[in-house]
Amino acid sequence: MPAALLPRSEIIARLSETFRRQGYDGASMAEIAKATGLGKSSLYHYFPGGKSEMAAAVLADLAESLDTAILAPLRGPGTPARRLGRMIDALDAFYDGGRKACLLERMAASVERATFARPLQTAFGRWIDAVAALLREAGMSPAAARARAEESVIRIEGALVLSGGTGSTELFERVLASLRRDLLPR
Amino acid sequence: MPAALLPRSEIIARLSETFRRQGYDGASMAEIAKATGLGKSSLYHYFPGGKSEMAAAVLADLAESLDTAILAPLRGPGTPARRLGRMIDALDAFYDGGRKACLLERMAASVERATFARPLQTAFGRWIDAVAALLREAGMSPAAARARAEESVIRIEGALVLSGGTGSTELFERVLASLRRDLLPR
DNA sequence: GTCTATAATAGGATAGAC
DNA sequence: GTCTATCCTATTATAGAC
Repeated sequence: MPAALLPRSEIIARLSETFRRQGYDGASMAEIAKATGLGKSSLYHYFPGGKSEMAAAVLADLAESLDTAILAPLRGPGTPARRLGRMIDALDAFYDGGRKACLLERMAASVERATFARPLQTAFGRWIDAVAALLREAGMSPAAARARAEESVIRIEGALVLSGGTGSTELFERVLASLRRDLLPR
Repeated sequence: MPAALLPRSEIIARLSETFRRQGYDGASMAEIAKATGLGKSSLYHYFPGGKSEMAAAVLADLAESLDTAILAPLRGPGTPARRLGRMIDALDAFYDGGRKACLLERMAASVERATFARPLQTAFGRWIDAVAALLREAGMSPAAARARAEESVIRIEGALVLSGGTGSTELFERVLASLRRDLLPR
């Protein structure tokens, strides 16, 4: 029995990256095999259900990845302003200054989007919840905090769409700068 | 020589609708044939380059469609506030209250996005320009008008992503309401 | 768990009649 | 301009050896 080439977590990470770049519909098994360094048979060993099971696994992991890569700083030490600053830094790095697309958006755009509805809702929900918690801690009412948190995620996603569509990272960077400055209540 | 089943403009409209729903990668020739009511051979008669030429035709038409469907009210009669209101109404109808995705976003997400870069840039640019012109007319400086116009398009696109991803139209409607209220300078 | 080989199908695209 | 029939490739998925 040959040893596993990659731990499952690394396979998931590479699948995520592939779906993010190519979209679900645009990612072929051949590209997935190349991206993971695994043969098709190995992929079907891990994911008997094929591509759609890979997507499910990626999405099951997504809320957690988002948490680790972006939202963790919000719960760290420091004032709300400093924690917000670290989340913005993390966003800038995660989306490579607006050059990388959002996996959530790509999956929501796929033809199998109905299948992905639940995990997508969860992921967006956790993101919004984490920001709203910070805003409440900074003194906002629950309702106002939630609305402003939703608005911040909307602006990030919209900026990623426009940055991707126009080929310019300027709009994404401007939105991040604006959030850094004005997201917290004064 | 059989008569054309549909005028070219109607074919383009149905192609647009298909790409908007399925995305470029997710739209198969079989689905396109069904959606247009044309056989494959007829489609290749109109678009010898196949699917990618169909997409090019859709995108060439896109800036104009956007203009007709959404931006026309901005140049109509009335005060800036009334014209803005009519554009918001048009947006609400065009995106069916947030239930319909944005074709620009879908095309920007396709694997052939590099091919579509130019027309996408043009379409986003015209949209932003039209809103910026209204804001200048309402008294804003060119730079401030442009920045605020970009922000408005970002918020609409972001709201469409989240409405699609969460299955709720609430966020889209809230963004439209906010724009209706606060887009113009006071 | 991974491999090579291959099945089975769906994909985009074309031929030629009308 | 449209049709039916077909081609060819790429696709998803499986079989079976190691």
